[in-house]
Amino acid sequence: MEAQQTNARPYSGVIARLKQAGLRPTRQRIALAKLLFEAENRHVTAEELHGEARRAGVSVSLATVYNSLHQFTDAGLMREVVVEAGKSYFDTNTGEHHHFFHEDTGALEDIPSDRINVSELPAAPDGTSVLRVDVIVRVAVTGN
Amino acid sequence: MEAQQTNARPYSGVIARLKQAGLRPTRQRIALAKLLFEAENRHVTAEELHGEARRAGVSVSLATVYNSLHQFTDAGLMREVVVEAGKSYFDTNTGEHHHFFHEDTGALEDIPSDRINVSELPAAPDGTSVLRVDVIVRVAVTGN
DNA sequence: GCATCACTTTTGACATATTCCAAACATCTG
DNA sequence: CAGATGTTTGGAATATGTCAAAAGTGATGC
Repeated sequence: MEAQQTNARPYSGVIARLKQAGLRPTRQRIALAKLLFEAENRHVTAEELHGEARRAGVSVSLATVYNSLHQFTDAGLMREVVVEAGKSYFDTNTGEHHHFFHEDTGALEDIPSDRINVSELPAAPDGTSVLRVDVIVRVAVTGN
Repeated sequence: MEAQQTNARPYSGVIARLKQAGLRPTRQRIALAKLLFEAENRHVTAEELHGEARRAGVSVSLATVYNSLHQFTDAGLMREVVVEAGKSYFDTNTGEHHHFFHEDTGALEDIPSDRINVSELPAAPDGTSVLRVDVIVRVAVTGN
């Protein structure tokens, strides 16, 4: 047998990850987690992931895909990026970083955090604390 | 007659503003523009504005409110801020500035641009140019 | 002034994205 | 394996976006 890049450790890695996050490793969550975390830096919408799962022969409802993505996000396994009203991406890169959003194509692209600098942040209001700072750089093909 | 703070120049200001933007000053647009621009720095959702307009006795459909808000935005009279999937605010402050978003209450608060500094922006990819940089600082009441 | 016309706007109805809900089902523990 | 608890699901609800038809608007000619 040759070493298999993609499918090497069938389930264990993903299962451990789910358990650590306090999520039961159900069939659906395992399948979705495999699709998401066995590649690097994925940017997917719920619809896209739902399609991928179905194509991979996993029976899962769209509602469950939304639930799972939010649970993964709450658990810190991924991050939600809202780019327009009615369109969010889920990003498997949980490190400090920001995004380019291509208004024409709808594509999302990472900006490593060392390529951007946000300073002089004002203090959070009253009794609040900062959860996160999102920077979205909106770009479009130059009209020429 | 005493000077009236709120209702001083009944329509002219708003009408001029619409015309300058290349928008016909229709009843609906005038009413919405009055609600929006005769106060300072408003952050409204389409639903909220629709409610205000109806309460003020203006007959206008929700679709028209959305259209108008988008037209005002395209004309540079206001700005759209998307904070969560399925929720946008429209902001009458068109100057350079950013936002605090209170995850608990859903409230939006301005951060003047001189209170924040984004530097070392990487160049926009390939043939694209930067349309805008949005910074959203997400805060929540500290758990204690 | 006011009737007419070309053009723009408004609207209701439908389309899409996301969330909510309660019932059916799967998973873990002992 | 049974019970307790957490999960999944389809269907309905909410938020937003789109479209063609109907109505309104400003300009023109009289």
